[in-house]
Formats: sequence, structure tokens, C-alpha cells
Amino acid sequence: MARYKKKERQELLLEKVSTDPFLTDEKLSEVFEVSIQTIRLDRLELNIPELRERIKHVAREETEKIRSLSLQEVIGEIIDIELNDHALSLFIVEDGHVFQKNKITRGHYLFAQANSLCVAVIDEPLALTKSADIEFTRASKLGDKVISKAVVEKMDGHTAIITVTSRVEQKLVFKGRFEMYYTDETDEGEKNG
Amino acid sequence: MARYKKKERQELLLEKVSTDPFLTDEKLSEVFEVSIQTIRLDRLELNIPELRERIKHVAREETEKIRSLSLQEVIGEIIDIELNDHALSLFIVEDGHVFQKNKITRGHYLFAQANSLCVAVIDEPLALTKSADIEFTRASKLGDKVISKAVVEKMDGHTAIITVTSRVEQKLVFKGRFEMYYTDETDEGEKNG
DNA sequence: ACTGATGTTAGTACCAACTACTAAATGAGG
DNA sequence: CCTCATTTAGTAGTTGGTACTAACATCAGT
Repeated sequence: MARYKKKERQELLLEKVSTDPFLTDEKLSEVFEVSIQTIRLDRLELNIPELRERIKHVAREETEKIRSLSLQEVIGEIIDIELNDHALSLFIVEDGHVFQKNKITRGHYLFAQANSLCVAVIDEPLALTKSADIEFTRASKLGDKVISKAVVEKMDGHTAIITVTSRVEQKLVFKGRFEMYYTDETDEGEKNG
Repeated sequence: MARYKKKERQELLLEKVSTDPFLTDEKLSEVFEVSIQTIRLDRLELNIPELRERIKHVAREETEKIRSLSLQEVIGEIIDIELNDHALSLFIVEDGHVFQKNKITRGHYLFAQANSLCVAVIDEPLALTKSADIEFTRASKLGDKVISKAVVEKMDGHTAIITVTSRVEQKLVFKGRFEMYYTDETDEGEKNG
């Protein structure tokens, strides 16, 4: 076994550790067929924290993600809003949002952005989507910054009509017409949101 | 400080540890104003693993979640499929899918289930949603098992028409008519998915 | 007030997976 | 062959525990 040279080993080490943070120095020393001390020197030079810190980091990241997701309650970040009138949100297409083979955004994320924006723009305790007419006009891709605009066209009784357009660099990728049901009661059981 | 009684303390301990898994025995012993040994006895009785195991568990859970999410590529689990004809999927409404205040499912998850099912039922390398007409007929709630059925009505050239109905205990919660674009090329840039 | 059960605390030895440090062995290049 | 970089070995100390033994505290019932 012509073990790797220092530089090469360190590059591979970085990769190994980032793909599987659960590896002990001992396991790594077996993988690379060097002593534990060498692995430790490598980690020191590369500023790779020890196993426990790596695991803690992963765990922290994820509990934070969960928190921010449940806090967010919206896909995309709202950048401008006038209640019962209009709202804008930004959604950046990330790795989890696309088909792996062609990096095209899955339609339901664009729908989710639009749908969330409709819920947000209505200034009532309960707002649920009753129906929608939607169209995907062009493909958006990984890394795209999608700006979605919701405009409230009509509000009467308990129904609002909202049109949404989503664009990437001015080009329309999605448009829809949403019919929303709303009420000032905080719970209700006949429609969906 | 009239420290808690054993039973009470153990209940609070369970809660504490599950909301914040990052607490050491030492910190916990300070919180409850008992000795470290007492905390350790409590953990032993309640089968609460040690700090490191708890952290590891959180980290593992999350890396698995990420993997299964990217593997899944579908919201809901497909339970029956005949390509280019029909498909069924099951989606169980969990905590992250509902509005916190009233536990009603966010519409875009039901849309996502339907949309994913449409993508899955088409036996071509690329299938993207072109447009959809959807309706949310009743609210579904936390814990509901949503069965979605997609039926391919028509396929010609590069367009398929699929109708989807989603039910909870036979009762219709969602229906939609999806127009899908499909092709045997693996990449394409004019439509959305 | 005495006894026994239950609960709490103290203390020891040991473990994994390290850090930080010193020192020796090995290797490869000029 | 010498030298500098690299690798390995070994020791002491750390964190956050387990596992175990033993002592002490508290209260309940008789």
C-alpha cells in the first residue's frame, strides 16, 4: 500500500470528515494507514475539530434549522408587505428544491412560495387556500432568486382573490390566481390552507 | 428552595432534556439543586442516555433526514403505481406541515403530494408541471393520513392531463387537474417542474 | 423512639476520545 | 551523508460520563 502523501491525504481527510462527521481519529488512522498522531497533526493543520465537536455542530445546525423553519412558517423571505393589498417575497432555489438530474426547481416549491405569500398578505387570523389556477411558464434552476409578488384583487365577505407572479431576473416563471377563504375565527374546519 | 420531589423532578428532567439535549449532568444538577449522582440515578431510571449519546442521536437523525429527503424526491410514500396510468401515495400530516395555531395542514403540502405523484406516474426521464387547477375542499389536520390518487386521463405528444384526488378517511380534501409536460430528453429549459 | 425502606450524596476506579506537549524514529532530496 | 520534513511514540491532563460501593438523610409506620 503506497499510502498517500501528506498533501493528498489531507485533502482526502477533509472530504472524508465532511461527508461523514462521525469518524474517530482511530478509524481515520486505519483508513489512511497512518498513526493516530498523524491524523491529529492533520486535523490540527486543517483546523478540523474533534469528533465530538463535529457531532455537536451537526446537531446544533439541525436543531436551529428546525426552529427557524417552524418560526418562519413561510417559504421564502418576505421583503415587502402591505396587508390586504400586496406582498413580495424572495426565495433562493437551493439543492433540496431541485430535481437532481437537471437542477430544475420542483414546481411545488414555487407553488409553496406563492401560497405562503397569499396566506401572509391577508390580515386575518385564519386564511386558507380554497382553490388555485396556476401556470409554470419557464423552468427556474438551482441558485435562482425567485421574486414572488402577490396582489389582492378583491376581498368580500370571506373570500379573497389574489394574483401571484413569480420572476427570476424579470422573467416570469410562475403565475397563479388564488381564491382564499378567510375569517377572524382562529379555528375552523371546512377548508384547507 | 423546597426542591422538587423525586417523581416531579424526573418528569421535569425528561422535559428539560428533550427540549434541550445539550445539557450536562452538572448543569442539570445545578438547575434542580441536587447532586450530580442524583441526576445520574434519575437518568438511569428514566433510560435517558448520556449527553454525548443524545447529541449523537440528534445529529444522526438529521443526517438521515437529509438523506431520505433527497432520496425520496417525493412528498408522501408511493403505495401503488402503474406507470402512465395511475398512482397512489400516502402522506401523514406531521407537526411541520400544519399551521401551529389551528393544526390545519398548509395547502402547499397537499399540493406537493399531488404534484410529486404526477411527476412520478409519468414514465419519462423529464416531467414538469405546466399548469394546474386545484381545489381544497375540506381542511385536513395534524395526524391525518392523506391518500392521494393520480389518474392519467390523456397523453399525447408531450403533454399529459392528470386528475388527482386526495382523501382522508374517504372524504375528499383536495382535487386537481394537472397539465404535465414530458420528454425523453434528460434536460430542457422552457418549463417548470 | 426505633426500624426499615426509600432517596440522596460521596467517593473511587475506569472509559472514550480527545488536547498539548516532548522526544525519538523514519524518509526523501540535494 | 546530512538535513529538514514527516511520522510515530509516549506521557500527562481534560470532559463527561459509567459502574459500583458505601455512607448519610428522611419519612412512615408501628
